[in-house]
Amino acid sequence: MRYSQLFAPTLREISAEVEMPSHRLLLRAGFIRQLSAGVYSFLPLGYKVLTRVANVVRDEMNRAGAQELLLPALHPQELWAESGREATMHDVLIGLKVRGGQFYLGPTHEEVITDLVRKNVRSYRELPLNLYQIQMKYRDEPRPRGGLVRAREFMMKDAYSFDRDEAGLDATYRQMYAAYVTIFQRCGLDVTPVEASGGAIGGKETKEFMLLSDAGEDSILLCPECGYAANREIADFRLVVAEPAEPPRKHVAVNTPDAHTVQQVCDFLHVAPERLVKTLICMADGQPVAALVRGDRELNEGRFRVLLGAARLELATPEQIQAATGGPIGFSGPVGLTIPMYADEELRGMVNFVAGANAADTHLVDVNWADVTAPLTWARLRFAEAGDVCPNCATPFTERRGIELGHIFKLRYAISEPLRATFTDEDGSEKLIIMGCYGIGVSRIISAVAEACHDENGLIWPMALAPYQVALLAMNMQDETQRTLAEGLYAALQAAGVDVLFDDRGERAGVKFKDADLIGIPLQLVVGKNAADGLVELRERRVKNPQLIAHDTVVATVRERIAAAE
RNA sequence: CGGGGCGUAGCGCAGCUUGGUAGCGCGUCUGGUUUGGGACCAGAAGGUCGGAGGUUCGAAUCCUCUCGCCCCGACCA
Repeated sequence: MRYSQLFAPTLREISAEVEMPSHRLLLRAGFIRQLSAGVYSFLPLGYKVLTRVANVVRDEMNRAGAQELLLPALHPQELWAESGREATMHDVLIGLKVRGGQFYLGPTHEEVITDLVRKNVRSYRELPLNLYQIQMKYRDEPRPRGGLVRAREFMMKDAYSFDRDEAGLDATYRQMYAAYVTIFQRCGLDVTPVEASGGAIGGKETKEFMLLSDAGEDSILLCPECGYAANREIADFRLVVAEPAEPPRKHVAVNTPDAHTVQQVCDFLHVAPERLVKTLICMADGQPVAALVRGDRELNEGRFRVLLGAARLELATPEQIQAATGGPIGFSGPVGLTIPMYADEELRGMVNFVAGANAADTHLVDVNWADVTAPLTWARLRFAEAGDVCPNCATPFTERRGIELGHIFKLRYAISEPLRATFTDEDGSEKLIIMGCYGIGVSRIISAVAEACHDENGLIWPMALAPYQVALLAMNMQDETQRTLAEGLYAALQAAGVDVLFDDRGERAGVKFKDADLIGIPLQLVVGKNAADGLVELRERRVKNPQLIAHDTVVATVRERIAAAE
C-alpha cells in the first residue's frame, strides 16, 4: 500500500477529555473514529487489525473443531421472551420496531443459535456440535468507555457448544480453554484466567480471561503463592474470625445529628469503621431485606441476590427504607428490625458495636447480637479484598484491575431448557442438549493490545496483528536515487508476499518517522542518504536499533525478521 | 441512574469571573525557499460560540430548560 493513497488521518493533537492511552492512540493514529458514544468506525488501519485479530481467533477455533457461521443481528422479541432473558437482560437490549413486530438487536446469540439447533438437530448422532460466529453485537451499555473497551456496538466471537452429556461438555470446555490460551498468546497478550461469575445467565464453572491493567473495569484477587485468581464478584477467601475482646455491655442510644454515612458516624463518635455494623436495606423482587456488613466492608450484591434466590436486587430508596425500618436512610440498624436480616459471617465475633437505631439522628453504641431479637441468617455477604487470604493456602491476596477479553462457561441447560432444545439419545429417550458458551471480545482485543503495547511515540503492534509488517520510508522522494531504490524495494517486498506500507508522500522525513512510530508498524525500512551506496536502514519499532543492510539483502532479511517475530 | 467535567473555525485550545468589533496554535489553499525526527517566509479562506427560551440598548459571557461527549461510581453474556 502506498501511504499517499491510504486513508489514515493521523492527529497531532487530541482532546484532553480522552484519557485512556489506547483510546488516545487509536484515535490519533487514525485506526478508529467515534460516531457516537460507544459507536466507532474502523478506518482502514483499524479494520486491518480487526481482521487480523479475527483471523487468529478463527484459526484457533477451526483448529479446535468449531464451525463458523453467521447469525442475524435482528432478533424477534418472542424468542427473547421464550428464553426468559428479555426480563433479565432488559437493560442492555436495544429494541426496535420493524414491520412485523418488535425486534431486538442481538446483544449475544444463545437464543438464535439454540433456536437454529433445536429446529435442525434431532439425534445424538448429530452431536456434539460447536458453532461460532464473529460479528457485531449490540448492547445499550449504561456507560460506554475507553474507546473499544466498552462499546455499544462491538465485534465479538461467540462459540456455542451442544453436547449429549456432561462428559461431552467437559471435553468441549477444556478444548475451548486450551484454544483461548493459544489465541491470547498469538496476540502477544499475557492474559490471566480467573474464576468468574456466570452473571445473569447463571452457569457454574466459568473462567474469564483477563488482561491485568490499571485501566481495567474488573477487580481481580490474586494469590501470589498458589496462583488462585478470581474476579472480585465471586472471589472466595478464608475467613479469619476475631475472638471477642471484651465482655458485652448494655447498649445505649446516642444522638448523631446528620451522621448518615459510615464516615460521618465514625468521625462523630470517634470510633473506627470496623467497629460499626452497616445495615443496608435492599429490595429483593420487591420485598425489603436487610444486609449487615462491617462498616469498612462492601456488600457483594450479586452474591446476596444469589443467596436470596431473587431475580432482581437493588438498594432500597429512602422511602422504602422509611417504610421498612421506621427510620430515615443512614440510620438503619439490626435492633428492632422486623424484615428478614442477613449478616455477614465476619460479624459473628463482634461485640459492643455501633449501629443505626432506626430513628432520625440516632445510633446505638455497645450493641451485641443478643440485642437482635428477629431471626438473623449468617452468610458470606461481602467482597473479598486485598489483605483477605487465599482459600487454598491462606496467603494474603493482591488485588489488580483487569480487562475482560474472553469468557468461557458452561451454560448447561439454562437456554436449552426454556427453549426445549432436545435430542433423541441412543436409548430412545428425549434429552435436553447440554450447552456451553465461549466469547472473545475481538474489537476489545485491539484496545487491550494497544493498552499493553505502546510507548510515548505511539502504538507498537505485535507482528501477528500489525496492520502492515513493514513501513518503507523514503526520506526524500525528490531525490532520484532514493526514490528509485525505494520503488524497487516496494515492488520486491510485495512480490515476496510482505505486507508493506510504502510512505511515498512528499512529506519531510520527520513527518514520516512520526507517523510510522504512531501507527506502530513493527519493522521500519529507511531509504535515505545511504541509498547512493546501495544501503538502507532496517530497524524495529520496539527497540529502535538501526542496522544498515545492503539493498539486495533486504527482502531476505525482512522475511527472516517477520518469521522470527511470528 | 448518582457525582464531577467539557461543548467556541477541520483538529487542539484561550476568551466567560467583571456583558460591548470572536482570538491563538496546528491543519487547509496560493507562491517561494527547504528536505534524516511533526520546516521557514509571504499571502488567503474558514466560526449559527451545541440547541431553545429568557434578562438586557446589547449575550460566547448572566438565568432557565434541553441535547451531546468525557471521567468516577452503580450496572455488565
